[in-house]
Amino acid sequence: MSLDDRKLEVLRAIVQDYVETHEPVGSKALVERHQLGVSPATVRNDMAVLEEEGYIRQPHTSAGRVPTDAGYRLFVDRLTRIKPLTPAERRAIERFMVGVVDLDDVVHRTVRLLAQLTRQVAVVQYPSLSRSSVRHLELVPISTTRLTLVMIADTGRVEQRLVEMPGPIAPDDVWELRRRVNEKLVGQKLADTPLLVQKLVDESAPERRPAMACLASVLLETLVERSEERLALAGTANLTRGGVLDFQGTLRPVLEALEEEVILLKLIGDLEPSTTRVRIGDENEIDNLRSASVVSSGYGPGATIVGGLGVLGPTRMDYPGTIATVRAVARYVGDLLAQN
Amino acid sequence: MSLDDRKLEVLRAIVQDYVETHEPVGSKALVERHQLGVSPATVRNDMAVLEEEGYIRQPHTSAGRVPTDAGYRLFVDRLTRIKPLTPAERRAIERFMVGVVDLDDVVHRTVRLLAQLTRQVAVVQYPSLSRSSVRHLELVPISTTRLTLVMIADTGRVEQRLVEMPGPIAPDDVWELRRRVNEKLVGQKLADTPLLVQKLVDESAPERRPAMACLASVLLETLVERSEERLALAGTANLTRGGVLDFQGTLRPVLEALEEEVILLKLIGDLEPSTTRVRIGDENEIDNLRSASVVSSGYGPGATIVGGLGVLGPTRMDYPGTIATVRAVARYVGDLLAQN
DNA sequence: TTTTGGCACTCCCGCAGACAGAGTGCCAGT
DNA sequence: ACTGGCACTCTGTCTGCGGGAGTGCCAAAA
Repeated sequence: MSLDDRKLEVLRAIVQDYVETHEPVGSKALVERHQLGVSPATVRNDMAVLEEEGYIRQPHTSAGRVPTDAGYRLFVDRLTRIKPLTPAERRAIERFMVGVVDLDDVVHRTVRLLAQLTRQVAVVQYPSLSRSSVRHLELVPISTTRLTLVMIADTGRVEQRLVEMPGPIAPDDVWELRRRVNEKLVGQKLADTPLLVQKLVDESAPERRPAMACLASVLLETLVERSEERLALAGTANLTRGGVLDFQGTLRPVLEALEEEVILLKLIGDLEPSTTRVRIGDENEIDNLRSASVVSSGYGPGATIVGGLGVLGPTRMDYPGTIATVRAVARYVGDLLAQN
Repeated sequence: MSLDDRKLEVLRAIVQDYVETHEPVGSKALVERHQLGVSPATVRNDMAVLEEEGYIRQPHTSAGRVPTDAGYRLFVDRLTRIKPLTPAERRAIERFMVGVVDLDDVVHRTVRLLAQLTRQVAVVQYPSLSRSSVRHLELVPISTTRLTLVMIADTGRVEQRLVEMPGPIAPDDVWELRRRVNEKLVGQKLADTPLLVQKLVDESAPERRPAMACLASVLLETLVERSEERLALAGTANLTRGGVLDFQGTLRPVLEALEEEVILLKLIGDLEPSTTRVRIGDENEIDNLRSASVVSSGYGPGATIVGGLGVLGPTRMDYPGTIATVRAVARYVGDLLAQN
C-alpha cells in the first residue's frame, strides 16, 4: 500500500507544526489546527502507516510524532510549493546591497544578508578561481630578491603571493617577466593555466630560466592549489536559537565543522546543477553535521556559475522559506556580478 | 584589617582549585589539597574576610566559595608567577609556523595556533594599516573607465579596491597617475597620507584633475577609513568546552559579540602598553562579554607594535598558562614579521 | 590575639512516589 | 473506510525526605 493524498497531507501538517512548535505533534492537535476533514482516529491510522514507512517516528511510546530525515526529504521533494518572498524581504535585499564597492564587499554583505533573512548560519564562497579567467598579472618588486605577485581575475577576485627569487633580479628583468606572463596568460581560464605556465618556463631564455621557474611554481600554487580557498561565514549565533534542543544537545560538532573551510566548501561547493539543493541530516556526508540541514545554490553572472552559497541550520527548519531566500539571494548576487 | 599572606595564599588556592574542578571549593577540601598548615576553621575565618572584601562569594548559603571578578583580578595582579612554556609548547609553535609563505598565511596559522594551545577562542588582527607605511601602489586597468588600485604595505598587507573613473582614461594617463602617487606616497606612514593625497589633487594638471580626485577619494577610503578592518578568528568550538556552565547558561551573546569585528578590535586593539593585558568579566565594556575574560597583547617586529592578538574564554580560565602562551606567540609573530 | 575543635544550622542534590496530561493502539460500531 | 470510546503507557512535574557538604559561631586552647 502506498501513500494516498491524505497521508501526504498529514505528513505536511506534521512537518509544518513541528517546525513551528518544536514539539512532537499528536493526532488531536493536528485535526484542530488543520482542516483535514477527518477525525483524530483516522489521522492516527495514517500516522501508523507513515511511521511504518519511515517518514515519522515517536520519540517514545505515547508521545506525538516527529518527522524523520526521510520525512523532511519527502516534504521538500513533493509537498513544497515555492513560496515567493515577501515584499519586505525583497526590500531588505535591495537595501542591503545598495552601494557595494568591491567583491569583498559583495561577499561580506551577502553572507550577512543571508544569515539575517534566514536566521541561520550563512556561508558564501568567493568566486572560484578555477572558473575564472586571468585579467591581469602584476609583479611588484619588494626587495632585490623578492616580488609580490598580484593576480586579478575577471570575477573581481584579487590574489597575492610573495615570490622569493633565487637571486637578485633587475627591474628590466621584472619587466620582461611581467610582459611574458601577461602575454601568455591573460584571458585564459585558470583551469587551463598549468600547461601554459610550463610552456613559459620552457620557452624562456636560459639566463632567465631560474627566475621564471621560481615564479612559475608560485603561480601554480596561487592559481591552482589554493584556488577554492576563500569563503565568508556569518550568523553563528543563530545556532543557539532553538535552545540547545536542536543538534542533539551540543553544538560543539557543528562549530567544529564550521571552522573547517574544506568541509564548508564541500557543503556548498558542488555546483553541477544550477538549481537549489537541500541536504537533510544524514544526507550530509560529514558526521558532525548529521543533525543539520544545508540549503545551497550556485551563483554567477547570467547562467554560468562561479561560486556557491548557502545556509546551515537544524533539520527542523522552514524549508520552503529558506529555499526561496537562498535562491533569491543567489540570483541577486549573480545579477550584481553580471553588472561588473 | 588588610589581607595578610595567608589569606592571599587561601585566595590563590581557591582560584587554582576552582579553575581545575569547576566546583565551589570548601574549607576542608582546601586544607587537604594544599599545604596550608592550618585547620579548616582557620581557613573559614580567612574566607569570611575575603568574602567581606569582595574577592570570593558563595553561590548560596553553605556552598563552597567561588572567586569573583575582583578575586581573579587580584590573583592575576599579585599571585601569578609567569610560568614558562613547556618544551612541548615551544615545539608546537615552531612546528606550526614553519614554511609560512605569506602574511595571510602567518595570520591564519597564528590564530589556529593560539586557539589550539590555549584551547580557547583566538583572535588575530592583521597589521594595522594606520601603523604601516606604503611600499607600493599599483594601478591596473580593468576597462576604459575602471581601475583596480592595489596597495602593498611594508607590513606585507595588500589591499585592493575598484576605482570607477569619471570618464575613459588612456593607458598613458594611468601611467602618469601611478608614477605620481607612488612618488608622493611610497615610504609614507599611512596615518600621514590624507594631507599628501590632498596635495596630489591640488598639484595635478587641470586635465588630469578629475581622474586624480576620483582616485584620491578611493585612496582615502582604502588607506584611512577601512584601515583597521581585517582580523581572523578561530577556536569558536572551544566555547562549548566546559559544557554551557561557563557563560551563565548560553553562549549566544558571546557568539554575537564574536561576529562583530568592531567589538573584537576594541578587545584586542588598544595597543598602548607593549605588555600583555588581561580583562576580566565586568572589566570588558561590552555587555555580551561580562562573563568572559580576554587576554591580549600587541605584536610587531622589534619593539614596535603593528597589531593585536589575544584569546577569549570564560572568566574561569587558566590565567598563568594563557598569559604565557599569548605572550610567547605574540613575540614569535613579531620575530617572524621582522624577518621580512 | 590567633587558632582550633565542636556543634547546630542551612541549603543543595538525588531519589522515590504520586499524579495529571497527552497520545497512542485497538476494537467494535456505523 | 471512518469514527468514537476506552484502556494503556509514558513523560514531566511536584512533593517530601534524607544524606552530605559546608558554613558560622562560640568557647577553649595556644
